[in-house]
Amino acid sequence: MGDRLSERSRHILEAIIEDYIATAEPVGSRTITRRHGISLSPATVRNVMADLEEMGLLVSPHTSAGRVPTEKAYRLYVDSLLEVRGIAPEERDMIGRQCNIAGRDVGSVLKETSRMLSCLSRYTGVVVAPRFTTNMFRQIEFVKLGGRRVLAILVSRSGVVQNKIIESDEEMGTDDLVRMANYLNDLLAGLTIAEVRNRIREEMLTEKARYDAMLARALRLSEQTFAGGEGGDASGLFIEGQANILSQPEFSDIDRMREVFHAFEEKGQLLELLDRCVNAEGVQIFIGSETHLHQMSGMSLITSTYMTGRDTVGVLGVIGPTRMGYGKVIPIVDYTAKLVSRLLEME
Amino acid sequence: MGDRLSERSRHILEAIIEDYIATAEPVGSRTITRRHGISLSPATVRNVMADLEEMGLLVSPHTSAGRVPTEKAYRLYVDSLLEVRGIAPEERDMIGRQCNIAGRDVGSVLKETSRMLSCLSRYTGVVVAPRFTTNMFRQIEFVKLGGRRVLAILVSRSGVVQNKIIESDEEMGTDDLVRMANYLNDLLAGLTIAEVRNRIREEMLTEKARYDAMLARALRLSEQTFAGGEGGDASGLFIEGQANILSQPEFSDIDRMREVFHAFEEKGQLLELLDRCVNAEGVQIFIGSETHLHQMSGMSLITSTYMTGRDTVGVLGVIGPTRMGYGKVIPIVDYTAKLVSRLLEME
DNA sequence: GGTTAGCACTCGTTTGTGGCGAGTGCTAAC
DNA sequence: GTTAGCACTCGCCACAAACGAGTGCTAACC
Repeated sequence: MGDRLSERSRHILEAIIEDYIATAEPVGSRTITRRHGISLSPATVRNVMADLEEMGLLVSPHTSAGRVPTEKAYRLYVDSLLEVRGIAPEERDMIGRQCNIAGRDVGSVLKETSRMLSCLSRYTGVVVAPRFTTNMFRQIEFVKLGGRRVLAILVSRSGVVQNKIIESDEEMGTDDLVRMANYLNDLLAGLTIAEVRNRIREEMLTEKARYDAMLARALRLSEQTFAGGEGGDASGLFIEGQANILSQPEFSDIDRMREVFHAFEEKGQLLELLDRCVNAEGVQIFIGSETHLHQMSGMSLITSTYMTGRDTVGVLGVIGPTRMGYGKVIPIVDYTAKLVSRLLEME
Repeated sequence: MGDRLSERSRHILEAIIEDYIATAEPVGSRTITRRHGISLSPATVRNVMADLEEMGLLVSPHTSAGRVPTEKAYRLYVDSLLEVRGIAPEERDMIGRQCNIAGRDVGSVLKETSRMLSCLSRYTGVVVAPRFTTNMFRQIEFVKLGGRRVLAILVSRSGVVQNKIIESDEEMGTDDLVRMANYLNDLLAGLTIAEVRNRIREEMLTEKARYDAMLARALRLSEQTFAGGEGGDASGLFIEGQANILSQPEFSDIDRMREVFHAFEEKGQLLELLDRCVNAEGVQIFIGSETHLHQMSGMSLITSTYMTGRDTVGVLGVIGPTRMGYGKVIPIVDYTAKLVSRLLEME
C-alpha cells in the first residue's frame, strides 16, 4: 500500500485512463481484462483498482459503476505514463497546407491557426496574439478622416497593425500629419510600445516641445494613440471550434455548458490564464482545477508558446474536457506552435 | 370561415402569440380568457382557435395540449397586429453610453455594438461591416517588414483599415515604398475599391508602366494588395451573445443547438443572408424558414441597415427564436442602426 | 502470498402501470 | 352566436418491479 506504484498498477491505470478517454464511460474490471495486454482475472484487477482508489487516482460514481480517473490520475498519466508520439503525417500535412502568409494579415493567420487547432483536435482552439505592449514599435501613420478626426495606424515590429480613431483638438492638414508621423517615427524607433509611452511623456516636458506648436501637437496626438492598452477589439484572443465541445458527452448538461460558453465570451479570465503561460517555454498542460477557473472545471488546457520575433511571444493551445486525448493533442499543439513561429518571423 | 379575420379573432390570436412569447408553453383556451381584455368563455375561444388552426395560424403539438403559433401567425403578427412602441428610455441611454468612438477603431466599435445588441435583446447580436469592395478608397501605405516582405495598409473612406502581408519579387527600400504609395494614392483617389482593381489592371497596360520599372513594381504590389476579396479575418461579421440562446427553452435539445452553433461558426451562409439585407432600407424581419437556412429553422432575424458614408452600407441585427419578443427587439435594432450611422459618419 | 472462482449485494437504468390534470371537441341548451 | 357540460385524449409523474453491470468479500488454488 506504499505510495510507489508497481509496474502492473501503472499498466492497469494507463489502460483505465485510455479506455475512459475513448468511451467516456466508467471502466469496469471486466472491460480492462478484455483490453490489450492484461491477462489477469477481473478479480485481481479489482484488487488493484481498490488500491488505486485509495491513492486518490480513481473514483467510482457509485458502488455498482466502474471507475473514473481523477485529475491526479490524468496528471500522473501525462507526466510519466504517456509517451508522446510524433505528430501524424497527415496532420502535419494539413497544418502545412493551411500556412501561407502572403496576402493575409497577422490577425487572420492567427485566427486560421485557431480554427485549425480546433479542427485537428476536435476540441476548441485558442490563440493569443502577442501582447501589443511588449512589441517593438515599427511605424506610425496618420490618416485624415472627416472633420477633426484622425486615424492613427500603428505597426509593430512583428507586423501586427492597430488602428484608432482620434478626435484631435483642432483640424489638421494632410501635410501636417505626414510631418508629425515622420518626426514620431524617428523619435520612437527601436523602442517597445511600453517604452514609447514613457518616451512621449518625457518628450512633452522638453523645452523644444514647449515652444514648437507642431511638435507639441504631434506628441499630444501620439499620446492618445498609445493610450488605453490593447484597444477593444484587438483583445487578441481567437477562440474557434466552440461547437466542438457540444459533442462531448460530459457537457450534455445544459447549465454546465452555458457556464463554459460564458467563460468563452467573457475572455477576460481565460486571457489572464493564457497570459501566465507566456513565461514558460514549451508545452504546458493544465488539468481541471489546475486552471484555477471554476467555470472551466472539468476542462483541460494544453498550450505552447510561439514567437513572432526575438522576444515577442504569444500563446496557442487547445481546450477540451479533462478526458482529453492528450497523446494526440500534445504533438499537434507543439508542432503548430513551432510552425507559426517560423511563419511569423519578421525581423 | 372566410380568409378575413374578424376583429375578435385577431385579438385572440394576438393574445395567444404574446402569451406564448412570454411563456414558451402551448397556450390553452382557459389561459386566454384569464388574460387581458377577453371576456369570453373558454368554449368560445376554443371555437375561434379551431378556426385559426384551420387557417394555418396555430398548431397543437398533440391533442391535449394548447396551441402554438405558426410562422404564418408570427408574420401576421409583425405585419399588422403588433404596434411597435418606441424604445425604452433606459435602453436608449445604455446604447448612448456605449457609443464613443474616439480612441477606438471601427472594427471594435462594431463588435461592441454587436455585444450591446445581444445584451439588450437577450438574444444574439450580429453586425456586418460594410463590404470593403463597395467602399471608397482613401489611402494606401506600405511598410517594410523583414526580407522581401511588405505590409500593405489600406484605409477606406469610412475609416476601415485592412492590412496584408505581401511577398514581393525583390527587396525594396523604405524610400521606394513611400514613393510608390504616393503615386498610388494619387492614381486611385476617389474610386471604390472595386473600381481600383480595374484601374490598376488598365494602368499596367500603358506605355508608361512598361518603361518605368518603379511604376511597374508599384502596380504589381498594389495588385496583390487588392487581390482576393475581404481577406480572411476581416469577414466583417461580428456575432456576440451566442450563449444567450442557450437559455431559450426551445434549444434544450442538444443536437438542435449544435446545429445552430455550427451555423454561427461557419458564418458563410449567414453572411450571405445578411448581405441580401443591404438593399432593403429600414428594419427587415425574417421569420423561421424565411431565412432559407435550414440550420436556422426555428429562428428569426431582425435586421436594419446602417451607413458609414454616403453609400457604404452595413447590416446589423438580432437573431433569436421565432418566439422572439418582436415588440421589444425591433425598436432596439432600429435605434441602434441609426445611432451607429451617426457615429461612423466620416466624410 | 499472490491469484482466482464464486456469490451475495448494491444501485442506476429500463420498463411498465395507474392516476392526474390540462386541454380538446362535441353536443345540447340558453 | 354563446356557453355549460361531458367524454375523451395524451403527456407527465410517481412508483414498483425486473435487469444487469459491477463491486467486495471469502474461500480455494497454485
